[in-house]
Amino acid sequence: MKILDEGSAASAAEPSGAQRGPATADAAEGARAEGPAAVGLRERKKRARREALIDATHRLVARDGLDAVTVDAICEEAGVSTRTFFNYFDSKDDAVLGHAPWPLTDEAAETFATGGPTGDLLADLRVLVTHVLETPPTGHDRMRRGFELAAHEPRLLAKHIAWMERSKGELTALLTRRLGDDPSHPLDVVTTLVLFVTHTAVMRWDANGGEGDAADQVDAVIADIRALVAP
Amino acid sequence: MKILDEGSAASAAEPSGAQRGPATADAAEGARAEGPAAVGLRERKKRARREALIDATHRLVARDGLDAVTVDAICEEAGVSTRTFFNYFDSKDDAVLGHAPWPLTDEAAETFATGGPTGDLLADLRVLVTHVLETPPTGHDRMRRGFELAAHEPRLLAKHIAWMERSKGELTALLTRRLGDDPSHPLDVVTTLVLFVTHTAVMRWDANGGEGDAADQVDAVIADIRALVAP
DNA sequence: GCCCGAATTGCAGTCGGTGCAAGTTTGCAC
DNA sequence: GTGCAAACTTGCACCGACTGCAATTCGGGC
Repeated sequence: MKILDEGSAASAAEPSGAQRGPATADAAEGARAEGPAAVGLRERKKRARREALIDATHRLVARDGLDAVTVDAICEEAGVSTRTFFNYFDSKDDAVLGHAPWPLTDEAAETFATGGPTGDLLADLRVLVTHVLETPPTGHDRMRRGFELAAHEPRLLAKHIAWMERSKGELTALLTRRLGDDPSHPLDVVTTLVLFVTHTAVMRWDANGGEGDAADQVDAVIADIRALVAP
Repeated sequence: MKILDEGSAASAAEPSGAQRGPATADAAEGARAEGPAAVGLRERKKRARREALIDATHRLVARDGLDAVTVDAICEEAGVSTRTFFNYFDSKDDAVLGHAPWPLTDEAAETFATGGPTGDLLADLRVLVTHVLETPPTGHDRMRRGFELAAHEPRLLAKHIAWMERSKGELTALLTRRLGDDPSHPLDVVTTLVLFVTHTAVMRWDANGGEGDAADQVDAVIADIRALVAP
């Protein structure tokens, strides 16, 4: 986590100088400080490239708008071949959002599945969502800039929701382990509600200027739902 | 509404015989019965083509899967030019889902905006959602087949959610008129929750084999949310 | 230094989607 | 029914996203 935060602080703060030409040098430098002692050069370069691509995409999209930016342009900006771009992301949109498999395979997940930490379903879901929101795969600020841009591009919002939808399977598995076949909380409602709470929390966090943590909004959102739906 | 139901019953039940060649004749016939006495030929043809395209898409996608079906194939099946396809739909995906602007500009919307019918927010939302679910723009069965296919194609589900997201603006406008700036029910939560309830209700309805009306599920979903989120 | 596997790259090709400039068809008035 | 304007359809040329393949380069362990 710290790795990403540092990395992003270094290379993402502002477009630096490199407006033109290959930014390979910058990117490589951006990844100089790695966390877990011995991370191979290979791995560092990979991360650096990935972040360079995301940053390049953000820069161009912020300036020209999503549809006006071609993948070729992004690649030129980042100094890689078009083909390589698609080795990193499945689509142009994914690059804006920095989409990557979210690491839910934590002890947090395990704890939740086995009935912890409190034993109360809602409270534990809250913990789970909070935990997920606090450990993004790409670093807070890059994530935030992705959302910033997504807020103005409906298609991106859709992609993001679709991406969340995909993790529904994972969540369902977790819930099944925990709930067994307890019919009092149908899976479809629980999973979908979790997703929507998460989504709304992130959106509010972004709307508030990204201050603090997205997780801070979770409680407020739940409270609002409760108020609306109360008998 | 009855128009569409009749039309779909006639031409959509099964692929009939026309597996090959222009289905223009079939399509034209499918639209023979128009509701509001005098609907111009132009309008009838338009609807017929639209439905023919949706049906052709459904047929091919059901057989070969979304990605294996090209727009050209759909057009050949339906007997129109490729260019025409895109006069009717913005994308291949939209054709599967039969997406069209949803007519929310009813008295129902007006009633809701002005505080009716009951005066209780939740109850009135329920009425609104129910009303919307009972008057689909393309006919129940076509809608159902769209969902059927969407359930197996993640991308389609995403598109559908995105499409709902788009109507959020409309809903927000409605809510603003009704609520003014009542801070006790933040707009983002209300709109998102409405979408969520609608979506889940439709999914359940589909999972139950499409018996009855999607609206029937709305109450159950709300009850489940309440149970989950209760203090 | 040397070799293996991983990552990058160029290329050729498919498909989705759009703008434009003809045709055709429909609605309408006379 | 004739004629005209508006609405639709269609073919065509074109762009850009994305993929599979085969050649090449590059990092890491020996």
